[in-house]
Amino acid sequence: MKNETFSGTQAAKVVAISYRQLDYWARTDLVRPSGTDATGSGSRREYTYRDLLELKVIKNLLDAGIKLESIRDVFAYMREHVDTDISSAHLVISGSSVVLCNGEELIDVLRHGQGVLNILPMSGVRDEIDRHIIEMRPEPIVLQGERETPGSKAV
Amino acid sequence: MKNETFSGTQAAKVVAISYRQLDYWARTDLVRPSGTDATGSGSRREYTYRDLLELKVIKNLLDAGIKLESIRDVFAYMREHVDTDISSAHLVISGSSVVLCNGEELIDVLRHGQGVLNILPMSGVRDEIDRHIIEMRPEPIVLQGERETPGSKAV
DNA sequence: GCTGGAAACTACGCGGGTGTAAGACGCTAC
DNA sequence: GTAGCGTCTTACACCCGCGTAGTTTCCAGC
Repeated sequence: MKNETFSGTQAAKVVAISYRQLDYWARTDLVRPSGTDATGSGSRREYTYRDLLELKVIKNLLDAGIKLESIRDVFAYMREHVDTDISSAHLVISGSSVVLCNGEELIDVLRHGQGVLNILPMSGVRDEIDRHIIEMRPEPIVLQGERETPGSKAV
Repeated sequence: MKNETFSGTQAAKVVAISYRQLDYWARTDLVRPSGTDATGSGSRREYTYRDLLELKVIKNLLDAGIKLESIRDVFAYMREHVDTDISSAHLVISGSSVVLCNGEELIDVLRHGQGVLNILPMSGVRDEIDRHIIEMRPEPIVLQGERETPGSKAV
């Protein structure tokens, strides 16, 4: 599963965004495909599973009413400060700083927080993506002793 | 303090927004002055203290990265569903629903929340406004046994 | 080589939100 | 009545984000 990639169109579909949004976000450096970037008309972008997680986070934040401009700031911060896997328990955004918290830490943050907090539980993000990847795939062909992995280039 | 009102320019200053923003929000029905609305060029809007609280909430949410469009939805919802004073403990926005929570309720919401939450502690909002009202006033004249209230029309 | 499909690219338009500046108006003091 | 001040109104511009549609390019199959 680690090396599988998704085309731009597939990624947009899995994450439930328009291709236009995906393209715009890639062109404006919010999330560029970390597999292969576009090199011109007719070329192919290759998004990794991790890219999909990021895209889904963005989608969820947008749906929650957060401005894309703010999401850019959040991602910039995370790229500099947050090393761990973004699928940890809760993503907590306070101003332009971001932390990843488990349940107890989250309660602390709440007790001491002063401004507006944006809290995104990450637990469902991976599940959502996996579900859409499965939906996207044709009926799987049962191979001898091996199942095809989602997003395989054979799609 | 209940009947004091503020002009549009004063309100914008107290809340730390541009007059353009205030005007746009009034014209597009986000927060119209509940004292006196504008009736044409040269007329005077009169914002109440409660209007100022609402304006400040909007400002804080904008600063936290929430889209104005979403804030509109939030306010529409609150006007329909939330009767209590908006200066209660925490304003919790989940999708387009809004609840007001004290500390323990907030922890419950967190434990059971599924999507992105936006949480605005209201405790500082009133303080912030009061501070700016005081800053706006000229040096108070000590009257016999009575201090002038903030925002008095005599300003 | 040709065709068809997929995908990136380009262009234009629209709505939302806001900055800037000038004009119009109301009110008060002289 | 006039001047000055404060305030609302109007106009224009700009940026952002994204929808729509056409163009260009790549690739696989025949």
